[in-house]
Amino acid sequence: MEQELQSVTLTSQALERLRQAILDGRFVAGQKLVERELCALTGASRSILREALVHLEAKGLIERQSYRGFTVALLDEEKIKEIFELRTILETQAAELFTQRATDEEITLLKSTFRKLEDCEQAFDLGEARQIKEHFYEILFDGCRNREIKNALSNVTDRIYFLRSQLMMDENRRSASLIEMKHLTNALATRDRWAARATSLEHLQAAEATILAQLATQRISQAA
Amino acid sequence: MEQELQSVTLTSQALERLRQAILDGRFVAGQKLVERELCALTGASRSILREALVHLEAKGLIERQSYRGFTVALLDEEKIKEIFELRTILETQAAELFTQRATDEEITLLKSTFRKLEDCEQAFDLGEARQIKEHFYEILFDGCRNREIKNALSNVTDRIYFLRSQLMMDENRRSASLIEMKHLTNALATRDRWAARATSLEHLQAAEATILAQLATQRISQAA
DNA sequence: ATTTAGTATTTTGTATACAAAATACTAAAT
DNA sequence: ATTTAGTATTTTGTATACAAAATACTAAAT
Repeated sequence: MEQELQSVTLTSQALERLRQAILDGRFVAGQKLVERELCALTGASRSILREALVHLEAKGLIERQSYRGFTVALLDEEKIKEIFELRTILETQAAELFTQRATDEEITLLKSTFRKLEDCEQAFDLGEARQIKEHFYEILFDGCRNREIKNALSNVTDRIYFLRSQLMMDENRRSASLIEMKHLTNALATRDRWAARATSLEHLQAAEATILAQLATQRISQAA
Repeated sequence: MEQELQSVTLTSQALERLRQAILDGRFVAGQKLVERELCALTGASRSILREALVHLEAKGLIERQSYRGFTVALLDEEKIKEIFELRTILETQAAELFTQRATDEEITLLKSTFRKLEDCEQAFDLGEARQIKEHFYEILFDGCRNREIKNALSNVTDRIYFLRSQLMMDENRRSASLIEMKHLTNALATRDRWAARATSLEHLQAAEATILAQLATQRISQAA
């Protein structure tokens, strides 16, 4: 009677793999996604692949032009500012909600996850650090007790996430980022509503400034 | 050389029609969407239809279970509260941004659109009133100068929009709603940042309360 | 050498066929 | 009469074939 194991379809697998490939920065921003090539790459048929492409288009991760196919979304300075404005609205609010709604267990978990992040950064284990950072934010967003906010935030972070792999953070920015997150963690752990908003905002503004600076540098080197 | 007229594909047409059908409340919440039936209804082939379905699923308007197809998303009280919490965050912010960024032309347009809305309400032209209300909000969201916020708001309003057609607003609520919007319009037109937030919040909370009350009534009548 | 017009190839859009799972149906067993 | 097991039908998942548009290529004209 029951069918607990929801059979994983090829479509859902292809979708997740394609999404991950884009987030990992395996395509250059603006790059054309040729269906035949993706089929060869993934072994999936066109119908499977197209469902994945249409899904990612609806989420805004890729773009589509009729009879010209899909391309990885290209972000200019204006778009990045818009995305960050939206992200800031949501993420500062998420931080505030966390202080009001997270369980004590979640706070403990958040603190221990941040300590792990510190260890990884000290050991220069950057790949691992990235994963832990994602986990940190997952705990934070779950603590809001609002899946809609979490989902909206995921959409918006996905769309700028792949920039990470294309522009490298330097040592200064990495240590500054860690300090900002330490302040955020403290504010969240003590359930300090306004400090949570403030530290979250600080971190977001610094991240945005870094990305915009990197983008300007890239543009100059491309023009040369 | 140029191909300005972007040829409208059958897929994009089917997507828009299906989306509109859902927003118009032509399917009951929770209803199964059988592909064959939709094909017969729209005259589209399955491949066309499926692209539209996958797109709408990615946007959260419909849901999917493997080998069991698509259903119109079913909203319980908790989900509605979550959606409204997100919408409130975005829409109050949008109102504030409008006061800072809208052009004088947009303010003039907003005011005249609100006057049209008043006329329709007085004439009991409800269908027309609904369209004008949508236009009012489009002007408001455009005035934010942030397409990301506008898009996120569209997604979130789409998901609760079809409730409108299933639960009828009574006369009291309609006139109260109009007064709230009058206050909002005044705040926006005078570029009063905090009043815009406050009146927007007031309107949203009243709308949420109405929907939740209606939902409770429906549940009782269904149980009987 | 560069442009241009025409043709060939590739790519996307669309329809359909087949496979696998879910559901509806039937008849036997209690 | 109700449950249960087995079978038929429907529905979704997946692969592929054909059509239409875009792109790449070729050769003629200036």
